[in-house]
Amino acid sequence: MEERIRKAVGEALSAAGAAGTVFTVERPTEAAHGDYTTNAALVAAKTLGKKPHEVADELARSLVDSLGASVSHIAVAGPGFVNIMLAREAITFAVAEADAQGSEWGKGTLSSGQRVMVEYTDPNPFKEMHIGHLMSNTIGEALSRLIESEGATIIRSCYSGDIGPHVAKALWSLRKQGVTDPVSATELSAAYVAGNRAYEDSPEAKAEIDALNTEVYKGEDKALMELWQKGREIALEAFRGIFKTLGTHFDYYFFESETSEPGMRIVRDGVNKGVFEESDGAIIYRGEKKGLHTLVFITSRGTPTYEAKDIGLAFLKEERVQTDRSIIMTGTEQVGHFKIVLAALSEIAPLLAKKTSHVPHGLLRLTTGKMSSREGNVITALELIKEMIAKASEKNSDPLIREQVAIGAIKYMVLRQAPGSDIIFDPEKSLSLEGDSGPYLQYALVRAKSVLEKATHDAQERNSPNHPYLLERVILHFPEVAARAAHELAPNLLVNYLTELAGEWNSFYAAERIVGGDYEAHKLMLARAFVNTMTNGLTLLSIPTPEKM
RNA sequence: GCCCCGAUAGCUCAACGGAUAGAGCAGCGCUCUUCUAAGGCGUUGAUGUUGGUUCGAUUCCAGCUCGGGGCACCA
Repeated sequence: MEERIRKAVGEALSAAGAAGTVFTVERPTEAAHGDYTTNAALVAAKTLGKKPHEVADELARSLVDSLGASVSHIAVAGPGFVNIMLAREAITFAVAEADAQGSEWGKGTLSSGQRVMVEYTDPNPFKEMHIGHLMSNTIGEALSRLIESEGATIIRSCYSGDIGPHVAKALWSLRKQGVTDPVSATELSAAYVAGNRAYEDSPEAKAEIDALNTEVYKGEDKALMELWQKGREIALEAFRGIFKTLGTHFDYYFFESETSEPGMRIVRDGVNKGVFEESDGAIIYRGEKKGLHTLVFITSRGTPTYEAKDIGLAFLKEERVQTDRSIIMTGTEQVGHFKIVLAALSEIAPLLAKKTSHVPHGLLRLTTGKMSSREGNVITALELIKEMIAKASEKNSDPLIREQVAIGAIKYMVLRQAPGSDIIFDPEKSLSLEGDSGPYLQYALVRAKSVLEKATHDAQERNSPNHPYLLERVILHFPEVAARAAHELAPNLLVNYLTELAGEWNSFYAAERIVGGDYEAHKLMLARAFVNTMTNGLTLLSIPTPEKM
């Protein structure tokens, strides 16, 4: 419908001599202003040299003709908005579509045929997977699903730092304790914390750990590599368990241990081409030539930094799977890093750099103080999930539902805000089960499903009320919202919409008798349309959809 | 010091340059003999500061104040 209106407005403007005007067609903030509104007259008035109201009046007349029976009323309002009220039949038709299309309802074609790689979560073995990773995973999974729903094939990938100083610290500490068979991820991360403390407190330990780091890169010490392998596998197994709980399945796993070699090779190659240069024994990229700053790619000890590994990773991804577009999600603190890496990459492989983009997400910041995995005072992903399950248990005894509610509450909290902004996380208050929250959406859905279960007999009355319910007029916008959220990489747009939708359903539910009430068949269709919209919307966000609560 | 990001109600967040700046939490008052009260209805309360651009600015631009992040061998 939005497309139809956009087209009609565009044609009317062309006819009036204002082709190429950039205008919006959107849902008005106030339902009283109609189902769609356009600012086209306001914008075009200037180029046409007429008063906004004159242009608006002409546009309104033109739209009455071109939109015909879909529209019940078109009005000029305010400074010159043209407000469009849909006809009862058009609204009923949209709701019927929402009902009939089932899980297809809301899908679009914005990214049809594209192959898009999305890299997210990126936890590091030998460290804890903490709530920051939870945030990356939640946003990354939602974006993946949103783009997927617009017709793209998504290749989910996860990149882990299984080599480097943090690993050396953990291995050093394990060796000191004489551990040859680590058993748990917790044990590994404790070793990392201990190793890190020693690294900072003792110069001898620092020297040993640096040497150990180089040794792991060489990979010649058999016993050491065996310990590394074992630890790595335990950590990854733990990650896979959490991914499953969160509803993510990665198609590709990449590791720093495999990006180091190609990264170093490509960077060294780049020295000959004049992209990189040597300085104090290190190999660096002079970002100043592009308004950035200098960064070390290969250290003077001959080990690659994160930067060189990211260059290697870009090539490795390209080698393993063909894509049209490649998205890397990390925290905002890395925007500078990626600007430089992508600048360097554009000098080596312009096409690869062009299709790669860095999408930063905000950080989870605790109200209770700094969180640092070096200090070991992080809230781990598992702890948070467990805590939320405990909270959900006060209201429900079913273990499956408890987990669905807990995961829903966490994901909602992360997704409700603009993805680039930090979350001020108060463990006491942020994870609410009431008000604007994951469970609020889930609860509305569950109540609608429950109503439909009660409707066992065939409804007799087939009429629909002349005046459409607000709920119907919200439902019909779902495909537009999903498309916009995908296009803008902004899941929060969908979250806001679903929250409003749930509220509208709850009001409808409180005010109207559905089973056995007036217009029963129409209301039941509306309930099914709501269930489809909410189910599909929550699924796009990877928020679980419980059957009962 | 340089660069990037942010500042909206007591708190946590919305508002693609548009109409009376929306929610939730917290507070107050109602509401379960009625399809699930994790709900519904009502109510109090806000654009850091100084200018500029515009018919119109929370939104764009500049200065200031305050906060967060980054700035050569961590990731």
